[in-house]
Amino acid sequence: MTMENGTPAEEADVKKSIGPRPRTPIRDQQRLDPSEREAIIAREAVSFFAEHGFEGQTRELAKRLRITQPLLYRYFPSKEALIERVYQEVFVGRWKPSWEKLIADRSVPLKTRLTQFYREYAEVILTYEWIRLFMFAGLKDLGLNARYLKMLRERAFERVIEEIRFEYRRPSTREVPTTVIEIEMVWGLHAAIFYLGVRQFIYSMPLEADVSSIIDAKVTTFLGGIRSVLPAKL
Amino acid sequence: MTMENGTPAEEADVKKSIGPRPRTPIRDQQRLDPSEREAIIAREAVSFFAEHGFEGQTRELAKRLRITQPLLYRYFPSKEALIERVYQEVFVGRWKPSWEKLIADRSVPLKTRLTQFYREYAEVILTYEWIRLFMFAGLKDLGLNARYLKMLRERAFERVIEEIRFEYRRPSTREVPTTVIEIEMVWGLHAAIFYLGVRQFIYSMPLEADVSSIIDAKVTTFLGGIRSVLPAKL
DNA sequence: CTATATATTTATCAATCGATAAATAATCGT
DNA sequence: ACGATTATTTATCGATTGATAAATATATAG
Repeated sequence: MTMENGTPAEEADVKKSIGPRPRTPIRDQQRLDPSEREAIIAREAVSFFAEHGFEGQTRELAKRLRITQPLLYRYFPSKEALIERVYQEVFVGRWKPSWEKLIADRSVPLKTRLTQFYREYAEVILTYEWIRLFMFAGLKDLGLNARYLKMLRERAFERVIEEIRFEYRRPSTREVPTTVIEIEMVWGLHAAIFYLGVRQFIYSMPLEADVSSIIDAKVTTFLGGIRSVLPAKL
Repeated sequence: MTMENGTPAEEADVKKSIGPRPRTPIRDQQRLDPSEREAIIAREAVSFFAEHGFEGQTRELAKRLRITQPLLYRYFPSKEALIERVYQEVFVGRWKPSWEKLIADRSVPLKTRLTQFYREYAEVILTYEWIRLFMFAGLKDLGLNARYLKMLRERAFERVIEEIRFEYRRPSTREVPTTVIEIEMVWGLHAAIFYLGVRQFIYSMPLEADVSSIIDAKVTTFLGGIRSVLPAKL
């Protein structure tokens, strides 16, 4: 399996007679545009490190890319830089700024907004790559996860609480800052969603129900629960 | 850092004059009983692999033990065997058979039993070592976690459901097997507890409340929720 | 006190890993 | 068609890693 070239000696000399500009690459695409090659490497690195962790070997990654290992270093100065790129690709690149507007769009009923947000968010993070990379990162160094969760709180969760406050005619978080119990309940909901991914992609325990239904139920329970811990009306 | 002997040249010749049988080891204890040495190695390995993951190097582990690296191989034939011992120590050794009796002890009110079980269980698994080792194991190979969760379901969770059925006068699980929705709710409670550990020991996010209070609240919510999904009375 | 047993260390191997430099080959402009 | 550019490969280095064998030191028996 590891020795295999993987290229059946079949298509090597089929089309080689004339040169009718065979734009479609017959064999492995060679000599790609640097930007294209870099993108391919980054994409495969996401998949690779999600599977093997950051201790995965550059040689094995190169093999999956059908390139040689030193070529990686033409596009990324070090393995660490490649990993940093993976972080960017997954944890930054997959965040949708539209979520921040969605949560605060008061032309839409609150529960609809939250359900939609958590559904879309779940669709992004409940993937093999996202969940495992996040866990690998957390076990390796503390910085990245803390940074991400801080961002998540600031961009999404604080807004969620602000909107719930508004819905139930409570003081804004600018007047009465988010309380511990409020943010704890938001973390709890996030935890429930995140754990769906851990079950699937770390424990290999398939989910019994579809994610959307689970999210809907969790959001409903959440809204019922957090209402009773909001600060008093003005 | 790697060249350092680590032993400040300070205590080397302090006590060496006469030999009044210094039973208390002055320097590092040397030449321990094999059983004692093995236990010490296993204990430190738990802590070490929990911190660094299973890719942690045997030389670094040996340094923490103040022994040389080849000595590890006198007590464990391979690194893999040492890791297997760590598994046994933590995931098997810390399981308390008394829990199985506790859950089924009908001389005690159900809620009391469940609260006590989940409190004790949480006390065991919500440690730096348990949580991180379980996560490292899950990311590495799928076998161990699946085995553990299967054991958890058989020895504890099936009993929990059986007792809840009995409490509310529903058919036994021997007559009406555990339903998907029932076991899902039990997993959900377990997930909530487990995530407390992930937050603390993987994300370094301290908990805002004490674990016991959280457990009590979760168990109460759980009992209220699962009641409505039990199979109908006979 | 001496000899035997063995816990521990020293020395070292072979494989692996990230990384670099030089050689090669494919593409493009002229 | 040809030379220049550069994407890619080949070859290799130095450090690290799990593991083994031989040497050493410590405890115990007789």
